[in-house]
Amino acid sequence: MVVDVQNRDCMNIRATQKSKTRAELIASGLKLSAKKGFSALSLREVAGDAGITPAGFYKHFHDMEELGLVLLDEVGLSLRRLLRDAKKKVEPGPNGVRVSIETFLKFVNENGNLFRLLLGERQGGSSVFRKAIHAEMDRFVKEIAMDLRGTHAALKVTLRNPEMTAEAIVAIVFTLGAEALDLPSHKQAGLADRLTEHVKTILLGSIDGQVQTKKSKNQKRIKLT
Amino acid sequence: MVVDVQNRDCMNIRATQKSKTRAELIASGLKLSAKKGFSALSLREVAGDAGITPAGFYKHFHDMEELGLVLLDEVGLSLRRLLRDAKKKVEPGPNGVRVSIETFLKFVNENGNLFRLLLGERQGGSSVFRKAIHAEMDRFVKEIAMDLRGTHAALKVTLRNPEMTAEAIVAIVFTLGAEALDLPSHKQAGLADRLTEHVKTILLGSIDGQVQTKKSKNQKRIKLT
DNA sequence: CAATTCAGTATACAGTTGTTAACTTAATTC
DNA sequence: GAATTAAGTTAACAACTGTATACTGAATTG
Repeated sequence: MVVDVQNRDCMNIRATQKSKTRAELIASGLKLSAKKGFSALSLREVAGDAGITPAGFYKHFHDMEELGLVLLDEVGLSLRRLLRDAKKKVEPGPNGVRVSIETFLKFVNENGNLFRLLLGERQGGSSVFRKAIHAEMDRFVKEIAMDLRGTHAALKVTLRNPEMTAEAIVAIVFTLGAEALDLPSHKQAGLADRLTEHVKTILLGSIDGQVQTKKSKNQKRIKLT
Repeated sequence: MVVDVQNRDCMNIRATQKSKTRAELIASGLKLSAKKGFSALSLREVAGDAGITPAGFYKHFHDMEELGLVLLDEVGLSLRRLLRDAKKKVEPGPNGVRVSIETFLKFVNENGNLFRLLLGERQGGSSVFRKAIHAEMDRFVKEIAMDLRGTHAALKVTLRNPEMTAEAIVAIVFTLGAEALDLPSHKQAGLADRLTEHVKTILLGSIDGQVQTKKSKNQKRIKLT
């Protein structure tokens, strides 16, 4: 489900087995980090959960930090998958935001552990770790910004600053998404509503003011400075 | 600077000394948790840094978790102080958002450790911990919501849903505030600009549509569903 | 089929961890 | 001023940590 372990013909028995236990290490790291946070996680714990001895860990990763970075790669991969799925689903109907939010929340629930890792270690881990996370989230923001440009151009609406709009959307979506992790599943519908409303509000405020008269626009500007 | 240690006349020598080392424990906990994250912090480390032996720790706190909750109280206190300060400063000028943001960023820099604790342990710690953090942030959001109601009523503008507006603002402000922690101080001015723009956008999108004509409003609604 | 490679094991090491118990020693109480 | 209280110390414990070394045994190689 999370990691590909292909036994391609180009892989001999040993390599297959190795990548299998490697995958197990990754899965264990992910599982355990979700419960206590990755930074408070020991090499022995991970090795033990994966079914190998502590020393065996070193045959796969030089460090716990190295494992952590691999986990983050996994996160990035999933995020990109998420965007791809969302784009597929969003095409038909007119209510794009709602569908996107639902796709996102489904992702959060299915990949809860990855999501926890991303958010939990944003300030926690080493600086290498933090930089990696920021890079991952930056990529995510930029991709959304590009999508926003496209989508809203098609709707004959221009966003004042798509990059910032994307940044704001990601901020609120991830913040509330984090809350969703601790929520009983029957309360998630309400959260989807709230989240959808939030994103709509941000989009509304981000539209370049060509609908409004110049006068009313100026009025607003003064009020909000 | 962080914790009050009063030697009031009602306090005898013993009690004074005790609350002094207690304050030192709190300060150490805060300092160290900023660097490695609170959840990856040992009792001995804190005790050592505070200048007492591990066993002495128990005379003050039953647990590391108990210390953590006390630290969170500290965070809440500071947040309320922040709001009070912001309210004082925001009165005179017409550009309320900008001033508020600057006050906030100043707070983040001065109370970086508290801020890190709040954000870093949002997903990391025990569930007791997480609940405490959520409660603290909820209070913050609600207070801002109340302020928004007041301020914007004075400006003859109604927000569609002040509570949600506050939630969105807090999300973006805290998200970017977290980035500010790792930023060299000369780059913070730019961040203040960006943050101000974000908040204005959210406010703009949150205004109940009485400025626009009914027609243009409907147009927008359709586009954004 | 013999030699080699290497994923994983066994074991041991020196540190660190939380926690307990018995203690010191100064401030408080009566 | 003697008795008591209690903040902090000393010392010890079992459990856990990361890491190094030598090893096993099956898969690979030639």
